Amino acid sequence: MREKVGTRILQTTCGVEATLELIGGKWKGVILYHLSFGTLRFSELRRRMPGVTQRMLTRQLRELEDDGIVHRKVYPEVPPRVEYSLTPSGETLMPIIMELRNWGDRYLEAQPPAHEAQAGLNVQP
Amino acid sequence: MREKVGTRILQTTCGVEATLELIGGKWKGVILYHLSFGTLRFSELRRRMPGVTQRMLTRQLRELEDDGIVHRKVYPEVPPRVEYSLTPSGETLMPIIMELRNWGDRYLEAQPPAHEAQAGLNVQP
DNA sequence: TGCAGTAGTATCAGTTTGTATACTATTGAA
DNA sequence: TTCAATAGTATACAAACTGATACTACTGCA
Repeated sequence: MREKVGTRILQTTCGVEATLELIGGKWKGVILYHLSFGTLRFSELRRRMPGVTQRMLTRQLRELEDDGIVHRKVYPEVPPRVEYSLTPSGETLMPIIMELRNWGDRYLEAQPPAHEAQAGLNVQP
Repeated sequence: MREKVGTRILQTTCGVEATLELIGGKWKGVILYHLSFGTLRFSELRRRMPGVTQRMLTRQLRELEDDGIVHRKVYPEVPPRVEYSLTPSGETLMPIIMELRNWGDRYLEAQPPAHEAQAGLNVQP
């Protein structure tokens, strides 16, 4: 049975807050970044994000779908195939995602890389 | 005594993730938005954000300070006076904040305002 | 004398977010 | 026959985030 997530109703009238509620959190921005290059299957997305668990990825995708940012297409095959892509509304977020990425990359460059000891844990890029 | 927050070390090499870790969460984006118009005292900031508790505002400001995004200036007076402003690094975030706001405003406009019954709870803008 | 104002901190409770692990169905291939 | 592959769900738990409330120090003012 499908886990209940439910369409969210934003309880704010502040644009900054609203957008951050939609794309904030640990994974959503990264999901959108990967989808910006095109449609991806669930397993491909998962491979690109080594840190995320299956459950979290499912949940975050479901919320993005409920918010009209991501489109989910199920193929009735075995083994199952589900493809994720950006909706037109999701496409309009891309300038923001790319700016987040540019700013973050510059910020990380400026930081002394004192924490590269435990590599392999992280997503690249 | 000052609550320990500690300078964070980002555990990611992904720019999108890094930026969202710095400005994500329920309040930071809104704080930065208000500071974009200029220096504010703690109490002024609080008045502009009716939903936030004193404790949350303090904590979020402390994290922004630790991350080098916000500057905190204490005047040794009684009653105490503390002014918050953007650092140069924080200034470079402004294009992102404004885009978050524009996108969110458009998104909220497109949503049917079915939840305006409990007004007064929310921040404006 | 007692109260208001500022910028917090302390404590406790509740909610959300995130993790680990095990489990499902179905088909094709070894 | 047994295994791999896909896209999940179920359950239990830990950690992080957020909130309410009460408390502090110090001064000026009524």
